[in-house]
Amino acid sequence: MTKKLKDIIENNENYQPGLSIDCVIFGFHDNQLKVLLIKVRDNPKWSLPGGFIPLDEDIDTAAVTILNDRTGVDGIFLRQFATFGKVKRNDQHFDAKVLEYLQIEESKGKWLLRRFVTIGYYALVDFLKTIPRPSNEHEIIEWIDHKEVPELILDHKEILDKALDTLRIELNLMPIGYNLLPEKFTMPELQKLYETILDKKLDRRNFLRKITNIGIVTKLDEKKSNVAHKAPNLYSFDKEKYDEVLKNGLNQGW
Amino acid sequence: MTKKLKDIIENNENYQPGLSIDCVIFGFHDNQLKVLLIKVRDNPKWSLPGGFIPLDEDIDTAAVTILNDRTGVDGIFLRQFATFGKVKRNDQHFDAKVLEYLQIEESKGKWLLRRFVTIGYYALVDFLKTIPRPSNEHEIIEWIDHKEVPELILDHKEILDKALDTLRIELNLMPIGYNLLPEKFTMPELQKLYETILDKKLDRRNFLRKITNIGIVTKLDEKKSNVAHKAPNLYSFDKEKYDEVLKNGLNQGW
DNA sequence: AGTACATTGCGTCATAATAACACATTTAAA
DNA sequence: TTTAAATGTGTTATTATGACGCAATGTACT
Repeated sequence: MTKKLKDIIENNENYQPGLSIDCVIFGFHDNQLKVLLIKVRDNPKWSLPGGFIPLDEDIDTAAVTILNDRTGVDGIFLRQFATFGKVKRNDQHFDAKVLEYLQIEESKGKWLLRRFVTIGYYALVDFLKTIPRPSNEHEIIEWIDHKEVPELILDHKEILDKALDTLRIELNLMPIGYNLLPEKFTMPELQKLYETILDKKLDRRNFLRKITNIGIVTKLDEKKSNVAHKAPNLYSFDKEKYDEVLKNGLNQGW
Repeated sequence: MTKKLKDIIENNENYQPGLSIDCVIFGFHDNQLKVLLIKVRDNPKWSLPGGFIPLDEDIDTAAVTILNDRTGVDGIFLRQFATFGKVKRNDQHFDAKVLEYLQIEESKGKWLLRRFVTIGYYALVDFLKTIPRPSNEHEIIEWIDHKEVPELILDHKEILDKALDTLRIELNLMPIGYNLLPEKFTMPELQKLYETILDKKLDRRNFLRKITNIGIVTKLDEKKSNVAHKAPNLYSFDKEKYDEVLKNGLNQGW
C-alpha cells in the first residue's frame, strides 16, 4: 500500500477526508478460518487491508475496489457491518511516522493527521482462488488463522472481532459457504466451516439434516478421493436456491 | 436546526468534514409506529433529524447528543445500523439554497458543498416521555406515522427503510418494547407493537405463549381501566431478565 | 333489562424443528 | 486380520410452532 498511499495523500483533494474503509477478509483452509492481514516492513504490528474513498466513488464501490486489488477475486461476498469513529482510535504518533517514512511534505501530510472514521466491511472469499497481492515491495500480505491473529494497529482488533460477531449472527439469517468453499465439497468440510466460525462442536447428523432441509445443496454422485478412512460424498451448492435463501433469509422468527 | 447549523458551518473546522449522522427515531402511540421527522419552514420536504460530529466526540456520543437534543429522553435505545455513502446522495442545489437561506459566506459554505457520508442510527423511545424539540423557531418537528411518511430530502427515505428493515431483523434477535411502551402495558398493546413493526397479524394466543416463554414480562395483579370490552391484564417488563436476554440474544439458531 | 358483539383468558391438538443417541459401513493403519 | 477413525443412515424424546375452540368479561344497543 505504500506507494499507493503516498499517491493518495499527495492527491488528497480527490479523496473523502477523514474517512477510510477497512476490510476483514475471511477465507477457509485446512479447517481454519483465516483472515487476510497486512504488514508493512519495519512495523511490528499487522493491520487490516484498507483504503480511502475517491470523491467520485460510492463507498460500496470503493470497498469492492480494495477487495479486488487485494485478492484478485471477483464476485466477492462483501458486506458493510459497522462504522468506527472513536476519537482516540487514531494514533498521531504512528501517522507522523508513516508520513516521515513516505517522505511526504508537511502541507500534504496534514490530511492524514486528523481523526479518521473508518467503515468496516467483511468479505468471504474462496481461499484457493485468492491471490493475496501486496501493493508494493515493502508490504507483506498473508492469510492468518483467526485464532492466532497477532497484535494489530489502532482499533483493528476491535474491528475484526466485530466482524466475526456479525458473521456469527448472520449465520442464522443467511446460508454461508458458497463463497468460502470450493465448488465441490464434503459435508464434514461444510460442518467444519460452521464449527470454526461458531467455535462450537455440532452434531454431524443433525447438521446434515438441517442443511439438507434448507435445500441449498445437491448431493453429487461422486466421493472425495485420497482421504483417510471412509470417503465422504461430495456436494455442491444449488446456486439458484442458495441465492433465493440468501435474499429471503433463513429464519422467519416472528 | 437552522441557527445551530449556521453555527456549525461557520465553525466547521471543529467538525468532522464530509460526515454526518442521521437518526431514525421510532415511537409507538395509538397503535401506530411513529417516526420523528423535521421540516424547515419554506421547504416542502421533510427530513430525518441529524447532525454533525465534533472532532472531539466519538460518533456514538455525537448520536446520543443529537437524540437527547431532539427528544429530551435519557437512556435511549440507540443503535448504529448502516452508513450511507453514494456519490449522488447529495444535492448541491439544495445545499446551495440552504447556504443562501442561512446567509453564509462562500468560503465557509464550501464546507457543506461536498459529498457527505452519513452514519445511520435508529432509536426506540417512549412516545409519552418524549418532548419533540425544534432547534429554532423555523423548524417543525413532529411524530409521523411510518405508513404516512411524506417525501423526504435526499436519500432519507432509503435510510428510514433500512432502519425499519434492520429493526425487523433484530426483532428476532432481541426483545423489544421496553423503550417503546409505558411501564405498565397490556399484552394486546405489546402485540400491536410487534404487528405494526412487522406489518403482519399475529395470533393472540401464540404470541402470549412466546413472550411468556422468553420470561421477560411479569403479570401484574391489575387490569387496565377505562377500556371498551373486557379489561386486559397489565404487565411490566422484568428489567433484569430483559437486559439479560438483550445481551445474550434470543435465537441461538446454531 | 336483555341481547349482541368485540375482546380477553386459557386452553387443545397436529405438525415441525431440534437434541441426543445407535448402529452398520468404509478405509487406512497396526 | 484386527483396530480405529471416520462416514451414511437411521430412531426417539422433547420442544417449538401454527391453527384453532370456547367460556368469561364488559360495552353498546334495543
